[in-house]
Amino acid sequence: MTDTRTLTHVDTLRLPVKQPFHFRYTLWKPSHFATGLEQHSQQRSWRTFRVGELVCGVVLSMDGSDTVHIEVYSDGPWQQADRDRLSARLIHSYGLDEDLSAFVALAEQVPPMREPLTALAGMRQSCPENLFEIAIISLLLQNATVARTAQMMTNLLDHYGLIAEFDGVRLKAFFTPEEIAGVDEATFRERDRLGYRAKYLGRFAEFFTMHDPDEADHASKAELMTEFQTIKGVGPYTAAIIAGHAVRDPSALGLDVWNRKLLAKRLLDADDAEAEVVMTEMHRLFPGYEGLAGLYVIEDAYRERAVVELVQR
DNA sequence: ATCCAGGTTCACA
DNA sequence: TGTGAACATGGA
Repeated sequence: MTDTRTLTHVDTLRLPVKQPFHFRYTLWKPSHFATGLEQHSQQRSWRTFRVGELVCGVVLSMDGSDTVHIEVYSDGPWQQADRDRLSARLIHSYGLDEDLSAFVALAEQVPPMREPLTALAGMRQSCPENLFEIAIISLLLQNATVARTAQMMTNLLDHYGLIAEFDGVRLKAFFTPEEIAGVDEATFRERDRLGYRAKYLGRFAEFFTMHDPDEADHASKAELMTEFQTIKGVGPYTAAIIAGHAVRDPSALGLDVWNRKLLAKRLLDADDAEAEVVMTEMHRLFPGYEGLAGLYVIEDAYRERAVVELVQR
């Protein structure tokens, strides 16, 4: 059924990180739902990536306190260009070279942030997904429970993605825009149970076939948000997820009913509040870092009860 | 059964 | 510019 690739060891990378760096909470987010694309233990993380034509599997761990050690597995010939591309992707995905000090200085002034800042010190945004992949995930999150989002995600990955085996783990890997370009709306609807979202997936594939999803360089963040929202199915929320996660704009915050309630509780001492009220408060407290601040609040809320627990090993 | 999920589009004031 | 319905599906 699903294409299974056995990956072989092709490289070892050592990437420096800017301090402070919290390895565990950067690569593994307690609030993230299960996708099968990654796995984490206390000391190690496994994850798949599509790098050009290749399927990659990586095993990440810390080498001392300021170097991330990465064993790389692949299903084909590995060239210097692939090494460079994967290195850049990893540094970007986990913000290894980012400086958090300005955000921390700001957040330290906000009492409800004290606990998250202490518990998660050195945590960065994580987004191993590229623009296309994160766009799909946020599309599936729209107006659906997480259980249903996970179900749709499973369907898509099982039907169009593949399985990668490496270092004793078996993980799913994403499909590329080209790989779903020929799938019609009815198939997404009936076979993958996407409901009304079925009509948007083709638009996404089309857009990212024209715009390389690994290319996150754009003139301005505002321009990018506007450009993404020209894709049918991408509204303010999805565009903000893309900007905040894949483009790593620390000010981008996509409010949904889930984080809106969480932020209202933590920052306004209310069970819920109008989106505009929450957003205004985020702007007031964390100008320029609304999204990153939201991330700290959310992950802290899930710290004691992670959606996907760590595995042994 | 009815409501509503980690929203967006489209029609119509 | 601003509101309200419709959109698929499945669990509570």
